[in-house]
Amino acid sequence: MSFDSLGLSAEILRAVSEQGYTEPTPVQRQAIPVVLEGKDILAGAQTGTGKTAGFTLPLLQLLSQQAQGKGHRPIRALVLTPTRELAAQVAESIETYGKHLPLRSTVVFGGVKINPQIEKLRHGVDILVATPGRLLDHAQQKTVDLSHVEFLVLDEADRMLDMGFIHDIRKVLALLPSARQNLLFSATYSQEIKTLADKLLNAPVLIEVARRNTAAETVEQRVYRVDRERKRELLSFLVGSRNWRQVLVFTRTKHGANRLAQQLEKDGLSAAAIHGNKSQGARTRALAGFKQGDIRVLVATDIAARGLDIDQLPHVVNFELPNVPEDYVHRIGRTGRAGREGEAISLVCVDENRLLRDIERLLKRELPSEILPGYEPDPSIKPEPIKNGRNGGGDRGRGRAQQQAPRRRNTGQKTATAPEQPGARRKRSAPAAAKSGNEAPRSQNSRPQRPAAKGQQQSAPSEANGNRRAPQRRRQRATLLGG
DNA sequence: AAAAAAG
Repeated sequence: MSFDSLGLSAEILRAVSEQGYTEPTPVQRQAIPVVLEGKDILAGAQTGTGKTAGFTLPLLQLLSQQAQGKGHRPIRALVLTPTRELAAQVAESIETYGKHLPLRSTVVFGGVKINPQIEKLRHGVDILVATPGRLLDHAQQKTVDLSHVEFLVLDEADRMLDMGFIHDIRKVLALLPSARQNLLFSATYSQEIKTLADKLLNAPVLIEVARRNTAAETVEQRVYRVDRERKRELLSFLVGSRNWRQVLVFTRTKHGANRLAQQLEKDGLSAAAIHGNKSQGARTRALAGFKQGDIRVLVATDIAARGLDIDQLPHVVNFELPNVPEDYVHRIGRTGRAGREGEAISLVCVDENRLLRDIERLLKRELPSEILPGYEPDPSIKPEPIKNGRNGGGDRGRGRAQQQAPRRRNTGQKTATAPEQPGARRKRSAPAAAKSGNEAPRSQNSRPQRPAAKGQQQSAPSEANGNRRAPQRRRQRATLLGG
């Protein structure tokens, strides 16, 4: 099935094919014709399913079909997103697919100067992408007029509700004409979402492509048990010894993200942190640097757990498990997108046993757990409740290891060499690159070597029996992504 | 309890 049969105009199809896309994803196949018919939709698509194009393509089409007046152009389509990064991405998608159409669009979000935004709005745009806070700011200043909006898109609506945007959304709704077409996208269906959908949508067509709370099947998930204070060392070792081109690493706190990025730089890895306390400029730079390949390790809080679309991202590492199990699903969704293979590794210390259990309960399966030679957890370290705040996720707290020594094995885990349980998927053994025996790699000599070049040599014999693994680098993109 | 979003 190709894009041609979805009822899109030649200009849009041209832009799509110029991006190298040939085949619509399931959500696009379902959503595009329905939106073109003028119906409201409630779509349960997660990021990575191509849902952004699922609404931008038909929206562009509908807007371009209607004649535009020569003079003042009112905003006819409004897209709301929870984060600034997502807003920027959606706006980019609109630019890309609308480039052969005489439509204008712009994006407004906080953290950047408001005046250039006012300038663009005054100039007149057909499509506006926005985060709620800055949009209301504009509304109060009367620098935006929403009284002619015909199409409303709420992207990642569940996330917006989680972030407490419901009041802002209500205020925005009050500024819109009541006759309009509404598109609501949400990865999950909570009661709140249902309530919002009831209020917002008229006879919506339900579109469900990705099942709730299931990780993409192409993502290989594994857990490495390791002591908290050795996580950083293990991470650097993994990046170097497995020759990862790029990796997205999640921490629980902003402070932890900063600290880890600094430490990785000291290990000789180009790294940057991205979180909500960084200036918008720093956030944009970090993301751009990562997308360009200048930055090898991007350390992020859950700001990046949803909605970020980084092309060809093969590895995600949970440096710390998320407090909320659902966020695990969103985090690992950053890899293995649109049917490509990906790998999600969680570095788990004893303090996180409970978080791991919660995640496994949500996934309804046990994650394969391994111990890498040289990184065996110290059995004398007892679980401590996870503190939130400054000391929460770091490399402090040494010293307690020496104190008490109740020899208790950690439960429910297998070492890399232990026999697998019947029926369990066979796992690769620990990397050959790791030192054999019990000798722990010193942080000095385990320091990752810089990659020789951007082209990959496959990383060593550790891949030998990893026959499920795809080559790390692939270039063809047959499906249309975009958040 | 942390994170995001308005300044």
